[in-house]
Amino acid sequence: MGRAPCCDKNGLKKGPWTTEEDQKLVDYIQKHGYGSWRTLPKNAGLQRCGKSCRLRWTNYLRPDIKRGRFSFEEEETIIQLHSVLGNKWSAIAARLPGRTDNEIKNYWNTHIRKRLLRMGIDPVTHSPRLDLLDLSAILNSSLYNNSSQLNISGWLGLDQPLANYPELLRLAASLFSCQGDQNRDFVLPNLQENQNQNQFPFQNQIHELQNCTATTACTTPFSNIEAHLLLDNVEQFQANTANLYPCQPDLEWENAQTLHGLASVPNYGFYSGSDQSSIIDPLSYNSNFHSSSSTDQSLNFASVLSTPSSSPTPLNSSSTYVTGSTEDERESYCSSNNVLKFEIPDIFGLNEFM
DNA sequence: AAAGGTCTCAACCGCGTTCGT
DNA sequence: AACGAACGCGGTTGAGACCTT
Repeated sequence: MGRAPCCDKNGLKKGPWTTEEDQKLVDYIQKHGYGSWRTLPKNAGLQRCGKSCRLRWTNYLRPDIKRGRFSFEEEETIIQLHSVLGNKWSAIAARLPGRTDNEIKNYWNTHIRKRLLRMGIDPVTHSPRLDLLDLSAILNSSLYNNSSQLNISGWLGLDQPLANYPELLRLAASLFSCQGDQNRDFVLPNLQENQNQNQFPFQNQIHELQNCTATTACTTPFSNIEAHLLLDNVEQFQANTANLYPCQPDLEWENAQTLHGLASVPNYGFYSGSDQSSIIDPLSYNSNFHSSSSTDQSLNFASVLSTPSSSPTPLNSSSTYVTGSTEDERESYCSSNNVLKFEIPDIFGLNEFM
């Protein structure tokens, strides 16, 4: 026997709610409370399915709903929680007061996921994308062994110095962070090479970063953040000078960073606060999450694990995002596949990657 | 100005889980 | 224990807003 429909759909209205319907629902719930959604529409005088009423109430009409753009902290929280919980939107929403699972899900799919993809981070696993790591292997085995001062720009078929391609620099940072000193030695000389050609104002930082390799106090996470700092500055430089970067900077994102004393450091989910001692290695921040959030009781690991939802989906279990449903993602992964096919100059034709 | 493309997000759908009898 | 109803969740859709050419 088939499952009975949640309600009799005959004569029931679907689609966007009118203000009159909203008012009826709110009035009824204020008087009688919510629950018993099956009978609520009839009692409230609504030609709607109970399920539709519940959704309208929980996602839109509830008085404690916070509307408007997500704050910097909220975005960070979502990324961190998603790295632990996966697509458990209701569990994530439970830790973001005033936000609904639907809202968070939408925001993830339309903003955060794209941002992570652009950064070369797999939004499913929260790790640097494996396809990009393969490029790292190619670079190391095919090129690095021959020279430490390669002209990457020429090799990639670019008509401008590498520094004119911020996303390539991000890729470099990703590689750099993945394989530690090997890539640091590889990337830095080339950053410096391009810096000289372009009179970049970041020479000091590059030197500092380079010197870091000789100090025992320099850990990989530190280097990683430094690399991101440097690359973000390069990006800012590009945006402010030549307008070569085709994407509009996310002003709210930038403002939020300023507000939080992060200067222009792109916070890729690797900070949990303004204290740099809590920097999380992006390559291991899943496992470090509990310790990184010690100052925020609402985000401690125990609370995350005590989610009321059912057993968490394995973080890499979903193929939804890997196969990609949006143009943006398809492009991104398509580019990655091309990388593996050694068609690098074509993909850097370059709009797909930027 | 307008046509086409892209993005956003409210709402829907189907399924698994929980609850009540 | 078994069954059906209700609930809650995650994935998907589509209308309208916005952007680009």
